[in-house]
Amino acid sequence: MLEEFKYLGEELAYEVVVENTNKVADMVEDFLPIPNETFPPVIEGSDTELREMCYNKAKRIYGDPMPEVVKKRLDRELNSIISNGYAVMYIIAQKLVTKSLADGYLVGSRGSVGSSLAATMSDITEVNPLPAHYICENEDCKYSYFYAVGEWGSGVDLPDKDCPKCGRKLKKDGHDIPFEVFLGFEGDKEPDIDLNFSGSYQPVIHKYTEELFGEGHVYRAGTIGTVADKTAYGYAKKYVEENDLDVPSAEVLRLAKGCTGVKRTSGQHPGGVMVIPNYKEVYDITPIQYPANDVNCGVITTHFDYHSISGRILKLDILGHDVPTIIRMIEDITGLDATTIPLDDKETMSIFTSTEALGVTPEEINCPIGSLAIPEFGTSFVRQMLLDTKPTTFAELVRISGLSHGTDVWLNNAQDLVVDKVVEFKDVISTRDDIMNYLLFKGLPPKMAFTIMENVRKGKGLKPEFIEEMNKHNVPQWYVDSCQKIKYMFPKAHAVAYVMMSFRLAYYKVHYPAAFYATYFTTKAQDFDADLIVGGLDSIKQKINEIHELGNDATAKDKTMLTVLEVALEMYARKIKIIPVDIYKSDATKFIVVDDSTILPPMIALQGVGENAAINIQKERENGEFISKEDLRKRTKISKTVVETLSNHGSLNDMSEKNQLSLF
DNA sequence: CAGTCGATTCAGGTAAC
DNA sequence: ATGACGTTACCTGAATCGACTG
Ligand SMILES: Nc1nc2c(ncn2[C@H]2C[C@H](O)[C@@H](COP(=O)(O)OP(=O)(O)OP(=O)(O)O)O2)c(=O)[nH]1
Ligand SMILES: [Mg+2]
Ligand SMILES: [Zn+2]
Repeated sequence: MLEEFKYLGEELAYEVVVENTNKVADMVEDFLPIPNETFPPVIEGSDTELREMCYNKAKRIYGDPMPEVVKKRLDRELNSIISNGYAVMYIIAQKLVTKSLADGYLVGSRGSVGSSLAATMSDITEVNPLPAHYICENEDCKYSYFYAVGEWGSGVDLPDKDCPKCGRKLKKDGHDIPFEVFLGFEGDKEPDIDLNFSGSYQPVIHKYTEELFGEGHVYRAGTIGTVADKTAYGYAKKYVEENDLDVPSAEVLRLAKGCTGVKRTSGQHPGGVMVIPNYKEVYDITPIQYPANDVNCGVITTHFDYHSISGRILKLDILGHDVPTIIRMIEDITGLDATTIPLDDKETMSIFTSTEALGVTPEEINCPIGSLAIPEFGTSFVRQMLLDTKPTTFAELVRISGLSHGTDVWLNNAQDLVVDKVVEFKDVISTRDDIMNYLLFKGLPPKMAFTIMENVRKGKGLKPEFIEEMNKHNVPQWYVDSCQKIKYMFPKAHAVAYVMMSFRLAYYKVHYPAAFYATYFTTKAQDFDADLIVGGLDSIKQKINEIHELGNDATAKDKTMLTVLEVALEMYARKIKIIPVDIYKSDATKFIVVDDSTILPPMIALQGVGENAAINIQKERENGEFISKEDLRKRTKISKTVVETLSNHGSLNDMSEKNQLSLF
């Protein structure tokens, strides 16, 4: 630049180019685009409201006065929660859950909040983190017995017992989870509350959050989509092809590498809702925007992504999940309230190690155990783990849940330790909580134990000072190595919540098979090929083999199709069949249980029939029979491809092409 | 009636919990 | 057969269909 300004003369050029620019730079004051403080929402009286709500429920369950363990735990938690300003978060979450339940949609527990008894006592989670215990539900008795921390992995595994005071059968609960996993030792962790809502209900509850805090104070967190490896490679390859360049493949890779990481689009966070307190404006924190491809969907997102504004304002994670949808539907069909299902049912437990309870042989379903279609337990990886570990208790399922999520947790890590007999299955690291508990047991300072746990669960490995401290306290080498390998790890609370739900679904699978498959396929209707599956065992088996033969060439679509087919195979082996789609009787999107051995698929289950088409048919058939294919197409506005699909499947019987009347 | 344009659907890719 | 974290939802671009236009 000095060169450019040479015409001013050396001295003046230096002043203009170097000195003055610096002066201008110095005049600009430093300021942060996003302030570095926290702005929690304030709701008058939420501290006392939370305290009272928790005490009330605790007393209702455990009696008044509360047992010492309960009171101590609750007080310790509430003091930490309230002094760190998180009471509002609990109160809001509680309101959301209440609203959803009132509207008939069960809420699934999720995340680290299950580590908080206050959360259990304010209905935010159904996970009870107290140590294993018995409690008598008799109002006039309320006998309770608590085991020590560490004695039982889960209270539901306790042997059945009658109340020594009144004789009533005791309830068993308590999953033995430390509170600090959620909030840390000094409240310095930024926790969020995660909740699983039914996918179809998620928009409603997002709107409700806005009602609670007022318009202009609630926004969906935005995300930033970038050009990642595959897209970058696609760009580079297309560029080379379109320009007829003859370059080595290394050059294509080099070009691709240059494109990766470039911001491409904005997106919506799966469930993150950011709350702006009433004494602030959004613009104090972040610009806002519509989603990239739709200004009319009613959603406004933050322009900055969650990560860059986290820690400053409150975030609720209101996620959509299929399990609440499934439970809702299966309760409607069977009339059985899922929360009443015993979590120690022997038959249900047995499907995690055998097919017997399903009434089929391993050969028939091509799988030695019965966990297909059970969320997070049905993939071939987890099935193999179940075969290797043969769980018989709830607590073991929880450990398996922990071990089966995250890279280098089981394979290349815990599994080797068990196989090489370095440690037993019960001693390997299966959840975050294991790490903190063990390090505390070994005598590490609490803060350090917590920090190590947080680093390991995020896959950050161990810093030298951590290893030094661990060595000082005689933490064995295998433990240090194991921590170093872990890339991600569940909190126990999350594993417990998910196992509870999976176990309930397993119960339905054993005892209400038709309802189970109907609900399962309803959530997978998009990947369900009714035309193929009505063909029965033979056509299912054939397609499964075809996909297997594809090997590594199988696309993502083939893989999802395979999962559905495996379940369909099992369903047929259990003597339940699918009948053809019926344009008058089939629902648009739901599978209908006709009787114990027959399921009627929805119209959407035909490949090529979209949701709109299916809904239109369902609506229009109320206005009378379709007299011809032409009539069907005109009245429902479906395309001729859809009509053909229906016709080929046999859903239109002998319906004529044109209206008969038009012939005259 | 060919060509254009908007709407709709689907698969692949990405982000996030 | 292998090796394998599982699940959900959004965004883009290509493919397809059907309506409109000149
Ligand atoms: N399988 C799997 N589940 C995940 C993953 N990330 C998050 N989850 C599930 C388990 C978490 O407990 C739950 C909520 O995620 P969060 O990001 O809120 O983390 P979590 O609640 O565990 O900890 P937190 O106290 O919020 O920092 O979602 C993942 O990479 N794989
Ligand atoms: Mg969380
Ligand atoms: Zn009693």
